[in-house]
Amino acid sequence: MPLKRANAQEISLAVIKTACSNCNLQELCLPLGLNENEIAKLDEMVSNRRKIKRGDHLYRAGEGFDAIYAIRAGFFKTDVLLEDGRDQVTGFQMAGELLGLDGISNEIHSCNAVALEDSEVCVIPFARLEGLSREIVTLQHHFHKVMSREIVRDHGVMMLLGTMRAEERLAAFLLNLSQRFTARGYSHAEFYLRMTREEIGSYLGLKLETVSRAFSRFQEEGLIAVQQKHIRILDIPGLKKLMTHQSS
Amino acid sequence: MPLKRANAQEISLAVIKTACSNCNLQELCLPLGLNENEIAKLDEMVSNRRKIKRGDHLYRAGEGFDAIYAIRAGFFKTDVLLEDGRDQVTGFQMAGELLGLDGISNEIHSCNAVALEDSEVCVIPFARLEGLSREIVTLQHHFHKVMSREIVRDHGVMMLLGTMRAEERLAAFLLNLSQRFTARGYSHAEFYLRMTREEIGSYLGLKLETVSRAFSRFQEEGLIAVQQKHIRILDIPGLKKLMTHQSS
DNA sequence: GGGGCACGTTGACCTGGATCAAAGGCCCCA
DNA sequence: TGGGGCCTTTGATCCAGGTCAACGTGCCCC
Repeated sequence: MPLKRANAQEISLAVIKTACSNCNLQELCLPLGLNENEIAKLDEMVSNRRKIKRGDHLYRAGEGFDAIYAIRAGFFKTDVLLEDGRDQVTGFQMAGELLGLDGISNEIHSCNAVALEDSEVCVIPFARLEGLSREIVTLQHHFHKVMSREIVRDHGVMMLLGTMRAEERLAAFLLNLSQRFTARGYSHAEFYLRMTREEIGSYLGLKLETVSRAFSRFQEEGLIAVQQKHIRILDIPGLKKLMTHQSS
Repeated sequence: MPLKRANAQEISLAVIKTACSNCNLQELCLPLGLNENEIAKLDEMVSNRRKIKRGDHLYRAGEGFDAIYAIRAGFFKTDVLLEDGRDQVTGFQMAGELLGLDGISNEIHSCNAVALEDSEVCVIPFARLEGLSREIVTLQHHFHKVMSREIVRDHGVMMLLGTMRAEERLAAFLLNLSQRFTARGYSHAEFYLRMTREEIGSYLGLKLETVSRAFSRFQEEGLIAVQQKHIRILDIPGLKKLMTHQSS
């Protein structure tokens, strides 16, 4: 039965490819700090993957929650919708980051997660993650750190929205992206934005025109080079200065 | 040794008073959903209390983290400081709520927690909480829910800061306070603000003058009665309508 | 019980970013 | 290869909330 064998082989190849033990995001993702033995247990739990096409939802606000997701490849945004139609992007997530933590509180997702490019996630059934983190102390602790880090990140965004002016917000945004790309081994100075000006604006509490103008101003001042979604950061210290020093 | 006996008795009384098993905040706090046996284990862990005077810090940004705190009585604010001196209130916390979750991520507190009135907290050594939540599934799950709820709350604040106008923000703030007081058995319509206009403004991303003007407007419109820190809410539906309907 | 000080209110004016409008540029698909 | 739709840029104008200033008010401490 050559057909059957071929199938079996394909599947096992897929599983190997998915395994945390083989994943180059280990250091950014859940397995951080685990030993081989422990990662093997994770592998079992995370055997399931999902591909999400650009523009598609990974989950929607209101849907039942039973798993969190680790981004294996791609780029997402999360957003919250108010009854009156207003919405706000609450974050942009890239490879190695977790999605869905908002759903734990009520067993219902409280925001939408949308792929901004063709993406792939590892499905982590939450009940099994809790089970495993009762066994593996390191995993438990690391998971708590990840949740806490999300809280700290949110405080940073609140700071940004509450106290910074438009150009400071955009500078903070660019520096944050740059730093996260660096951590993933990409250039810290040159990247493609996966999101529109409007989505950036929504995240930063600004209108798209304001975002566009700020990009232009940064370009005039030699801080960055922009061409549509392609960004080259020319003067990181300059952006940092603008971000902090511009206070009254 | 009558003196010694008296002391011993005082201490044991204090311990009994502190115990989760005797605390009327059970339903709001960590013990939620635990059985008697499990709560007894919590009691052991939470044996330590701290009193914080109005104006004093429970912890400061930069300090080492090794415990979270459950508010037993009183009222707190948390705030984040930027290098350039700007700061932002990230939340107001009342009885039954947890403080310090931000410290888990780096084992360092990332914000300040300040008592806005004389307060008392239960000290929950974090390592022991992790230990106990490996034993008690319900506790583990509930703790995860609490962290997740904090993330969802933060998204709500981001929404508020990113998309709402001044009066909408203040209405949302008042309704939120009212709802939390209600959950604690207090009047949902009448309460004392523990924070200044400036602190409210900082939390809502507004200047204190704007907060003051919004209060005055609400009063003119018959939505609330304000006298300094004493607030009486007269028209909850009116506030809700203002909050959602005022969109463009 | 009175003086000082922090907090709160209100008014007048200013400005950063929103809004409205119009005109490219890019990409996808036929 | 051309057309249509979406994204982006840029300009002109407007306004919510910031800023500056002055005056009230209540409370705490001496």
